[in-house]
Amino acid sequence: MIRDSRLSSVLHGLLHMIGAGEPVTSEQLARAMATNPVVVRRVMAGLREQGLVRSEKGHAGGWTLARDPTDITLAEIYRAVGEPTIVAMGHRSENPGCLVEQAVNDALGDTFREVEALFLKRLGAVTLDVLAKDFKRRLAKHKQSLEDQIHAIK
Amino acid sequence: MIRDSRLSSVLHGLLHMIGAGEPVTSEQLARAMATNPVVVRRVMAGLREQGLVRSEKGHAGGWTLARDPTDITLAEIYRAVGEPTIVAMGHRSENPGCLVEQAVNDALGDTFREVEALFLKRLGAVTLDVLAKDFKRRLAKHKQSLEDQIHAIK
DNA sequence: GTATCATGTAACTTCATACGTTACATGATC
DNA sequence: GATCATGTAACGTATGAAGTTACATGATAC
Repeated sequence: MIRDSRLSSVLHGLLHMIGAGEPVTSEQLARAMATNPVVVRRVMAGLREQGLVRSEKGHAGGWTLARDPTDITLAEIYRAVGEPTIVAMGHRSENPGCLVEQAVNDALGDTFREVEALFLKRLGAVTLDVLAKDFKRRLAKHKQSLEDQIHAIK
Repeated sequence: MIRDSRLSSVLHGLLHMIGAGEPVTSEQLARAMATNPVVVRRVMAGLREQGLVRSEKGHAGGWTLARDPTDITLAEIYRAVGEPTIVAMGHRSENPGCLVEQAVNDALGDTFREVEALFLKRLGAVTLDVLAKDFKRRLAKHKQSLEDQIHAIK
């Protein structure tokens, strides 16, 4: 099954925007995400409609975060990218007259709903800010590791 | 996103087999599931390899359950149909050098894994037998409802 | 023993949809 | 008005489940 990477993709872009401190162009985001500027605009358009980001045209234009990262949950971003399908499985038929199919759909449907609820709950518990801080930790660690290597050479 | 319906599909087939008490042909299963006999054989082949069902050729041939329904969990069936993708979302890249991508992948990856674990846990807690009993309850209720309608007419 | 019935399987088509790409319009800034 | 950026339509590409056709294999009935 092909997996939808819009959420992953847009989070990547948003973290880059937080790090930049100035408008980031679709071109720059596309390079960072190894994709196409049009794809970036397409997915960012959803975030703009929800008021999560702003876009400016012309010189020094590009994308900026419109709200405080401590206030944006991943759940909100998930909704803004169009609520992609969470569970990759489904029923054969949604309106079955067959009682066997009803029994199957009910049993699986309950599980699907539970799983989706857990997914949304977890996303709702994480803010963009948390991801940004995690990134900074990684960056600091990476820097330290490089410095250690330099010392080892001296 | 198109959803994989093999698990739903095969459960439907298995319940029909339990109800039948004699070998059920791919043709019959296909009719019940509104699909094609070849599709039925394809998905049932996985169950046969895991020893969950048997197939017989020739006259009075077809598919039969090979084990006690009280002993077969939905998790086992899920594995037998080839462990279809559970979460419909994924990362852009699995081996990122980019630290931003690592932070995103870790955060989302944890959630994905949690969700998958819950899914398997729920499937592991339900046996085929439970579904079959649920179906019988529905059948009895349906029958009662029809009888009530007959009485109302009299 | 052969006609029939059923599975086994390869090869192909179909379909949905995320993603990629091209092209051009619109608007902002220098 | 030249340039830079977004906005968007239109079309192409790739993937994988599902559907379909065709034929081989094996078991049973007669």
